[in-house]
Amino acid sequence: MPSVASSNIMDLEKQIISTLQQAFKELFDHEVGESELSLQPTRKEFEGSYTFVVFPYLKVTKLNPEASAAKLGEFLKSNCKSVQEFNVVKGFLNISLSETSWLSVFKKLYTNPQLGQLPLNGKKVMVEYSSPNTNKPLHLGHLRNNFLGFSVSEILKANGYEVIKANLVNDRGIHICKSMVAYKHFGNGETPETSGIKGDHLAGKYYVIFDKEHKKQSRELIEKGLSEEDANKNTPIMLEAQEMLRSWEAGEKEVVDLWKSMNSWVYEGFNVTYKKMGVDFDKFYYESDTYLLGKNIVDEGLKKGVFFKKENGSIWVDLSDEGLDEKLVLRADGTSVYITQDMGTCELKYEDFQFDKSVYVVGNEQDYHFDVLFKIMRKLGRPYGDGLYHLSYGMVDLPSGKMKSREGTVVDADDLMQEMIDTAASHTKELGKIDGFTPEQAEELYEILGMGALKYFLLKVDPKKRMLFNPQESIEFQGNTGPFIQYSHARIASILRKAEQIDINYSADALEGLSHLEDTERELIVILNEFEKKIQLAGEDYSPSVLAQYMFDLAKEYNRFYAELPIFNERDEKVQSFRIALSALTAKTIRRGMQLLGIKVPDRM
RNA sequence: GGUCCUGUAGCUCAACUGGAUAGAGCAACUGCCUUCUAAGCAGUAGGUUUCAGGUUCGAGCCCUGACAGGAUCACCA
Repeated sequence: MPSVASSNIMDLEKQIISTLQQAFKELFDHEVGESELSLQPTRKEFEGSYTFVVFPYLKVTKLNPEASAAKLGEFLKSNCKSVQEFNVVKGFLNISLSETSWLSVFKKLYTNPQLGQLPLNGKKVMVEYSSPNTNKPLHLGHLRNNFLGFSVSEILKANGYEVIKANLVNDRGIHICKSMVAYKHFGNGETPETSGIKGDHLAGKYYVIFDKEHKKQSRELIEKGLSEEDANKNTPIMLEAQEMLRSWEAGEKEVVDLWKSMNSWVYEGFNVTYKKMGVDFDKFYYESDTYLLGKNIVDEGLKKGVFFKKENGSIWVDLSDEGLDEKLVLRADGTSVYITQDMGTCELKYEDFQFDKSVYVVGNEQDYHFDVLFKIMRKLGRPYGDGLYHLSYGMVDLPSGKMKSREGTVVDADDLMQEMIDTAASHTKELGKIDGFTPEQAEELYEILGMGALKYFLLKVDPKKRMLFNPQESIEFQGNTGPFIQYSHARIASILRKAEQIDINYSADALEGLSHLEDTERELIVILNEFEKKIQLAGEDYSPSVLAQYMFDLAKEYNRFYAELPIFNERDEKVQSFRIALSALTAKTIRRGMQLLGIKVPDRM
């Protein structure tokens, strides 16, 4: 039984729940499991902080909803120290906690050196994200992927996992050879240095050139009487690309050298982009190393009877008992398909890191692929089988619909980030808020704001939903945006500077003896107290949007507090110190929460 | 055609996993800078949650069936 009133809210909630269990036992002679009982936040329009819904228990109480709630409320009030008052509306029992409970919650949070970091759980998780192709630069879709992957990684760390961020680079294959062939014919030996073009964009340029040339040749073949399909397969440049792929696989020096140098340009370009994005990786895998993996797993599957061989020698898995169909895992000629390679890489990752979970941040167009992959690994009895998870996210659409490189509607990642930063710059200058900034500080601020706006915009939406990005209108700096939250932080930083300056003590000790809370102050504590829960939820759902939404709610609540209550004009010193401390905790929570989203917060803006 | 995902205010998104009168932001309108940053705060208006049934004390959420949008169903990756 809870004898000591704990100041931790998890305990506070537990305390109420366990008292409720006790109540059911003593009042109604009924045992209820702890997990069956749950509290929810009381809706704004009612008095109280937590609400218990009694409808499900009417059979047990054998009373009407109001009477049931009232009886439970009375019991809580007299048996649970923190419960000060209650009211009943229909079947809803609204519970008010004493101000001292809230103050002790505040103090606990305020003095927590590990705010926003749950204890280590001893588990390891790999998060694979980004995974670019090396034939063209990153675009808007990649931004969602990278921001998601990075944020999910940070969130999992905050949940106590050891996290390995992995990037599986698609650096080989026919699409790479297309860029190479085009470069060979039309490149005239240009390099990023001679052309002044960023490496990844330079490779992308030749990928586009390939496409143009291929189309041109295709048209010529069609004029000569070939069908469209045959023409597309047989243009000289396409045949050459395929031949180049074979040479590459055979390790022909000239081809491999070209491949190496073009890829190195691309990596240089990517590094710049990744740095701007603020993402990083602990481990790189390259498909050029892994594309032959997986055949041993195919053998194993055959032996175990999980796979079977068809007459022509191709190898298949039958997943019809799992609601899918048959799927090829190895071609008749013994060469790999995509999934062969992925089985091998999956196993390699496990050999390297022995993770408990492995998350793949990959777009939802590959739902089926990962469904198959994971089912296969489970059928093979892999110990990590149940820990495999596809974080499937929706496409980012433009007002004109899908991004199409052929129609030139692809929004380039580098361009977009720069546009955001430029917009932030002009907006900030307009507001005239950078007095006293050095040019370097101003530049840094623009980047923080522009990237903050962009990241928040892409992360606030539930990952699995497709989303619309309107370059003209989508990114705002007001309302439910990154800069709004950043602004809230800057405001507090300003308050704290002033508090330091006039030497106000707002340490936890200075708050002893405080006994009254304004509604806004209590609301703010209630929200601050949800931080840990939101981190957990975001981790369980692999969903930064949970946290993003929370950051907005917190900032909004703080701004209300800021507008309603005076701080430096407050006469009561204890109250003044408390409001500064409350502000400081809010700033700390915002900073930490935004960090988990990969977003920086400024001290001035 | 089969399978999967999505459908909520004019627009972009929420809704704590089945709870109270469905909430925010943008856009529109009305107030608030002689006081800690107005990138802010308060307020007005905006809804048959695509439609039709069903399950139950109670449904935006679960089930069935339509309708609409998207993805996927290659010896491509």
